Amino acid sequence: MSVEIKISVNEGLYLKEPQDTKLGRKIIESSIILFNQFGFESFTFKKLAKEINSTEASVYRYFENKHLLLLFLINWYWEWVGYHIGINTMNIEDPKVKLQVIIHSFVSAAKGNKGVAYVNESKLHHMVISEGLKAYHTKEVDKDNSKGFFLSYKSLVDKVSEVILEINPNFKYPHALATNLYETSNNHIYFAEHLPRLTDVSKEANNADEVENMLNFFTDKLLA
Amino acid sequence: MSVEIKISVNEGLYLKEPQDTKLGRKIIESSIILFNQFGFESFTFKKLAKEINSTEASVYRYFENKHLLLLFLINWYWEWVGYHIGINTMNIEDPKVKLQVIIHSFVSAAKGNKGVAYVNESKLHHMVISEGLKAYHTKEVDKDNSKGFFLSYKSLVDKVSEVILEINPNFKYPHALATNLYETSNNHIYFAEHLPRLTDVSKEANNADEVENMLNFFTDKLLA
DNA sequence: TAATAAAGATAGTAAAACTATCATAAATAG
DNA sequence: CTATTTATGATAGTTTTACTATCTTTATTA
Repeated sequence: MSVEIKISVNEGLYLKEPQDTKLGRKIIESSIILFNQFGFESFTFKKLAKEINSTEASVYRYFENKHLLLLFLINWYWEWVGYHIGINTMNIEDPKVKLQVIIHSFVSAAKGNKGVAYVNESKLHHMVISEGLKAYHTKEVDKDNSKGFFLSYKSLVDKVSEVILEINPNFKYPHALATNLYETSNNHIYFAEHLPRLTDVSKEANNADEVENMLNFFTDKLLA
Repeated sequence: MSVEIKISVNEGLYLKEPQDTKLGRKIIESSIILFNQFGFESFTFKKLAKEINSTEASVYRYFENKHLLLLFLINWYWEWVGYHIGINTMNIEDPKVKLQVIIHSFVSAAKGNKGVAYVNESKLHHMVISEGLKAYHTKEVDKDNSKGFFLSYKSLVDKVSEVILEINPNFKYPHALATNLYETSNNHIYFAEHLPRLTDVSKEANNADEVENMLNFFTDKLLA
């Protein structure tokens, strides 16, 4: 017996639900790989179509453009992280431990959590780390926001901020800290790999662990 | 009597020093405006050329492409902020006060500091807030890094981390905290404007002041 | 088996991101 | 103050991207 999970994202992000068809799932699977390989700027639907032995026109039947495809993938990631945080904190009483679990999820949710066949969560996280910011640093941010394309991020931040307030009900910046934990986590994994002088996390071995330690240290101090 | 300051940036960023010619200065001045107006993705050399009553070919004589133009502008910003931090902390003894000055510079360096005629520092900061990340979240980051295109950012972070260590010599993450002050500052000014649910900083009036208060609160706690 | 939906094949367009060449204007060196 | 170099303008052309359109073929499902 196996439990199939399906992550739902805002319907406005796609023209046709890609998770429901074979081609759609191939688009998801390969776009994660190609966003990693080429970066957002040099990623094209033509390259993607070639990779999946399909055509540009077919890809356009699922997503209006690569910006919406990126938004789809990052929303999927936000939903997926939120889902795992929910499961992994479910039976924990101590909010401090809950926050540790959350930080662990931000840093390496991809490890030790089963996902779906067509998403390599580890590669998706890697993609989110390097390209994710480009989903909300655009001229369309307000329009996209009004369509609800960032609700998954906000709801993730809300969940985390509630745990923060459980630890310290007087803390003045629960949302900002929650957002920071997510952003800082991704940033420093990226910096450790590409711009190590911008961080104290070493490039060696498990920089994810070091980022986790750092964020735990920060939150301990801030919420004391 | 006036003192002319000239900010120098890495020579590899341009084909011809734009600060030394009339057209070059117009390119700088107008590209800041157009990056703000169109965002990095929709900014083109054609639009820029039209704005300055010149031609695409002429713009290409100064910058190889818009990525390098963006890198030029953000390097100019890093150098300029670093320069002002140097001046404004020069006669301060207390490292805690120094860090407050640094945070103030990150949040609103553009206010109260005279600059050069062809750079609207306030608009440049606004551009850095929304587009700056795209200068180092690219597939070329390692190549660019090896050419020294991020040295100004690193040296800024180094300066700040020294002040952090003056406050608390045992602090384990001086570089990461320095980087975070810069990134968090920009992020939350952006979030307050576009995605307010991701922060606790209100959209109203002086969100810069609120970001400043938040960062001061964070550093106080972390370095105590 | 017919109808419908999904995907493939192909073609075409407008704009972006350049490169190249030649002419003209401006600065400066002798 | 002319000659020469340098900077800029004008124009044209190429390749790639980001689509849109249409028509055919292949799967599904009723």
